[in-house]
Amino acid sequence: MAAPTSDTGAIKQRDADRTRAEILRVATEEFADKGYAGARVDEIAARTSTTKRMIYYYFTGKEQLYLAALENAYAVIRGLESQVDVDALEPAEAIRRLAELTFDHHESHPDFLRLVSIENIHRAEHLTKSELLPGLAGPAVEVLDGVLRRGREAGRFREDVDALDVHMMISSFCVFRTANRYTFQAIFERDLLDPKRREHYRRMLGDMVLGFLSQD
Amino acid sequence: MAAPTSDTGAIKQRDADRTRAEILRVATEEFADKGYAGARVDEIAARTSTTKRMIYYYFTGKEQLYLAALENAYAVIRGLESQVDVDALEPAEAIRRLAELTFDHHESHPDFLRLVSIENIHRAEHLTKSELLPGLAGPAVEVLDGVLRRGREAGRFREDVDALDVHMMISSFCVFRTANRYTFQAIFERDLLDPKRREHYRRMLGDMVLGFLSQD
DNA sequence: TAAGTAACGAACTAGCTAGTTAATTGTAGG
DNA sequence: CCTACAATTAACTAGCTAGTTCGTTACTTA
Repeated sequence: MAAPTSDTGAIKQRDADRTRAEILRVATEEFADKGYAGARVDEIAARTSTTKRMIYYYFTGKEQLYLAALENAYAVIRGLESQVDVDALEPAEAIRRLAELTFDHHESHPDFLRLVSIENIHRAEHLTKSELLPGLAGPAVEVLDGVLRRGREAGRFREDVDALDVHMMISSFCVFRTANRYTFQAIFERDLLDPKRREHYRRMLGDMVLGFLSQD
Repeated sequence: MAAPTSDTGAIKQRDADRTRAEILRVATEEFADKGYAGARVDEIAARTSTTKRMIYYYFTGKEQLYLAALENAYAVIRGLESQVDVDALEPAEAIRRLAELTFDHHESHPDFLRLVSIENIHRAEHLTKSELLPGLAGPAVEVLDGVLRRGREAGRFREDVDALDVHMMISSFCVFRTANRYTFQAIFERDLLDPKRREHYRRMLGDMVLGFLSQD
C-alpha cells in the first residue's frame, strides 16, 4: 500500500506520487507564467526530473494537465479558507477579519490568481468541465452569509446586499491589486504590492467594506 | 492628399488606411479572444478582406500588431475619458459620476478589458515598450485629484488617501465585474453582467466609494 | 523465482505557424 | 501614355509543438 518514498541515496527510485506531484507543480508555474496557449509541454518536461512521456502517462494531454493545475490551485486556496472561525467576533470585526484573510491569501498565492485570470480569458471553459466545481463555492460564502445576517439583525448592516455581493466587493479589491499590478505600475508608476503600502491597502479594504455596509 | 475612399461599386479599390484599420480591428478581436500566444496570424488574415502579407507589410510582426491593438484600445478609452467635466458638481456627486463613468466604459468595452488582462499575464512587457505610455495616466487621475481636494477642503472626505488609491478602488470593482465574470459565474452561478442587476451594482459602486471617503 | 504490471525514457512524426520570397497590379505625377 | 512606387497576392519554408511509438527497467505477487 504505502509507496516506497524513502530514498536509499543516489539510486533513482520510482515513485508515482512524487513524479505526478512534480509535474503538477512545474505545470502550475508554467501555465501561470505563460498562459495556456503560451505554455509548452516540452518546457514543462524539461524543467522536471522526468520526461514528456510521463506527462502523457499521468495526465493524458495538455488540456487535462492544465485543468489539473487549475483544480489543484483552487483546492489549495479552499483548504486555507475552510479554517476560519469568526463566530466569536462581532459582525464588523468579523467582516474585517474575512477581508484581511482574502487580502493575505491573494497576496501570497500569485500563481493561483494568474491561473484564474487565464481561465477568465478562456471564458471558464475548462473550469466548467471540472468535477470539483460544485464544491468550490465553499465555506467562504456561507461564513460571510452568517456574519451579514448577524449584522443586519443587530441593525448595523444595510439590508440590500447579500453575501455574494460582499464577497465580490472584497475579491475585486484583492484581485485587482495583484492581478492588475503590472499595467497599473506601467501607467501610474505605483507598485500596488510595495511592502511599504501593504498596511495602508489592508486597512483601506476593511474601511471600504465596513463603510459601505454600515451606510443607510 | 485625400484617399480615394469612395468606392465605384464592385471593383476592388486600394486604400491603405482602410486596410490598415481593418487589420487592426480584426486583430483586436482575435487577441482579445485568444490571448497573445493563442491568437493566429493566419486566422486574423483569414477574417480580413486582405492577406497575411499585408499584416507584415503594415505591422512588421505579430508582436507589433499586438502592441498596436493594445495602444489603440487605450487610445479609445482615453478619448472617452477626456470628455469629462465635473467641476460644476459638488464633490460627492462628482465622485459618483466619475465612478459611474468608469462602470459604463468597462461594461461597454469588453475587448479593452480583455487586452488589459492579457497584458497583465505578460507582466506588461509590451505596454512598457509603448511610446504612448507616458500620456496614458491622463486626465482620469487629474480630474479625480481635483475633486478629492475640493472634498477634503470642505471637510467631507478623509485625508489619508490620494487620487490613485481611489482610482484603484473604482477600477477594481469595474474590472472584476467584467474580467472575472466567467469564473465567478461558474462557481457562484451568478452573472455579474445580468442587466437585471446592473443598476444594483452601479449604485453599490458609488455607495462603496463615498461610504469609504466620508468615513473618519 | 518467474511472470506480470506499473513506471519510465529516447527518438520520432504529422501538422501547424510565424515569417518570407518574389511576382503582380493599381495609382499618381510628369 | 508611361514610369516609379505603393499596395496587394499567392505560394513557400524553416522551425516548432503536441502527441506517439516502442522498447526498457524496477517493483509486486503468486
